[in-house]
Amino acid sequence: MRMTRLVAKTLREAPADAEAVSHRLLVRAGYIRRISSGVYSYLPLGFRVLRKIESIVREEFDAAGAQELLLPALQPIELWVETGRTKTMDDVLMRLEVRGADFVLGPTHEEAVIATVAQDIASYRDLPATVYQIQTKFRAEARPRFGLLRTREFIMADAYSFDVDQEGMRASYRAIFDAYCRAFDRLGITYYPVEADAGSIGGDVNHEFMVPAAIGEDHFALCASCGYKANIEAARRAAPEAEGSVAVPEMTEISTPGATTIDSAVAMISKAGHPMTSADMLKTFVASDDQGRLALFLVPGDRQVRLPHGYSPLDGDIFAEHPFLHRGYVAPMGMQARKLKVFADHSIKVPRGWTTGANRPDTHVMNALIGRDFEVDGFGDLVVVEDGDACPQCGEPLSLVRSVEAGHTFQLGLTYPEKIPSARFSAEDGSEAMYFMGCYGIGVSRLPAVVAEVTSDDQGLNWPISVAPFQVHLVAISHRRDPEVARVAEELYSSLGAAGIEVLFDDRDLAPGVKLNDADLIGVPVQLLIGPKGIASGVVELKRRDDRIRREVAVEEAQSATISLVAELLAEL
RNA sequence: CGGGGAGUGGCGCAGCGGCAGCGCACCUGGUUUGGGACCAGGGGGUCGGGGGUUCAAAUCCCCCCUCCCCGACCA
Repeated sequence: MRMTRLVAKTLREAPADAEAVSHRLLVRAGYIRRISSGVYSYLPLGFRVLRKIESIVREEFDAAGAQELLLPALQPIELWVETGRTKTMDDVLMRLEVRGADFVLGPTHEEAVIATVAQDIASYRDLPATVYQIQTKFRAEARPRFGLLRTREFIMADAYSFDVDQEGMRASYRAIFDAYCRAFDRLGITYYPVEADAGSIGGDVNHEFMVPAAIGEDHFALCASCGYKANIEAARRAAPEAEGSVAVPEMTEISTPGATTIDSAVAMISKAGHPMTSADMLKTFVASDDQGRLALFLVPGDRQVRLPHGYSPLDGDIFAEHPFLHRGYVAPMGMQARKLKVFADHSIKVPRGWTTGANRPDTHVMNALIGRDFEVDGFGDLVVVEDGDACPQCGEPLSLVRSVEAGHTFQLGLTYPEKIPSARFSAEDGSEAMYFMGCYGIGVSRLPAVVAEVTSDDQGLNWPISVAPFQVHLVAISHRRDPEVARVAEELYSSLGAAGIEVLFDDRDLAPGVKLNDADLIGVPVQLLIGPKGIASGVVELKRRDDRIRREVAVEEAQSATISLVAELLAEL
């Protein structure tokens, strides 16, 4: 590709609204253009990167035995009503009405894939089967940000597996999981498959593929010692040892007018002559399940609550319906009599006196003891893990890693077939059965930004050769004035092209500094510089973008040296 | 959805009652040519939209829209 023909212009300045490094660089280097909030076009350079990523994913999915198909982006809303996801995914669904009929623009395709294969997967003989697509998806993202990292329209490679039983599902899951690992390996970036929370998609076992990056909006817990990895939503910590019994004085009340937060209660009680910290408080969190049943969750006052699946925090209005719940002064004492279940984090087992609410306004109690002053119906992992918590597997300290979610794999099981009557097959014994599903997604259009985030430097982009828009950036310096430079450059351009190398040829009539800076900005992994200085002594310069070191090569050897450098980079991945 | 901020040429910005400007980019001619050159000339803007105040509005007032940041939310 000749840059005089390339539809792209490099910008000296990024748009003021571009925050993320990847966003700024992709715009400045001429890869993408913003059309609306969270909506981007791919210029030829950006599209080539996208295609490379798609190809890698396609090859690995194909190798895992999955079959590519294409599902509609435009879906009748009935499909979504059937699974109840018009409600559970209401906040992200893009709906539209066309001639009186209601549609959604698909944010994901579980419903659509089942509707599609219903008649084609009808017998145990048709199973197992895995299909996938590379498709544009839509989400009414509340706040698009960071360029390609969080958008309203995005491209995803999503796969769906169907199996006769759970064991089969596990095997299909493993096959796609392995395909994911191979695909991420080929992208040349560091990633971690971590245990994750299922979120609104439902299902059981699942993993997120996390790429550590400064811009990441997610965190996962990592144990450097044993390798335990889990998303912050799913991470657990080792429960502290529960010691034997200790003598705890009788529970006493203390007046705390207006102290409805942990911090204000701690301050007020300390000031009243009982020095304490938030770790001495028992935080009592009220939540309701999807049927509106209330439950209490107890965690130490210095920790954030991690509610189990299906529970959501009680909002203010609902609080008002339960006069025995005094906001800021809720405590577990006597709650079983109110028909509320009380769940506690493992750390609450430790016998000690807690300071907590008194279930009366403006009053706290001190020395509340588990088993004496309040009862717990069940223990669980109810706190959000923090840096330094003990690993649940080996006890060594965990660290939290900031990262971007680049892929997600789910074992859905029967979640969808249970809601969709057509999701059935005839089993070997002639009975009707539901198939076990898995679903898998890779954020294809997010990946150029993820790769850019972790590979770029202060000079610009720096692509791994597997996803770079071109393999070689041929820069001709002063070729309009030096016919010999022009001749050598043209010759190399065609001979490298003939050898199957993808070459971007900077044949623009610009100052050398501009062209060299642009080459670094655009980030093609191999640069081949042809200039009058070198040509005068029969050499050209070969440069790796990642180390920016130039190596002189005789003109006659330029082609073979370039080809072997490309091969070397390909082999490094 | 709550809080804050911004909309002036493709991008970055100045102007804040009196002729719409600057840098980059773009076009023409010339000079220049190894890490973001120079000279001369040129094209391009209903100043986000609507209404109002005023002799006069990019500028003041009201309404709306869009965008960005923080938070909430997050297949």
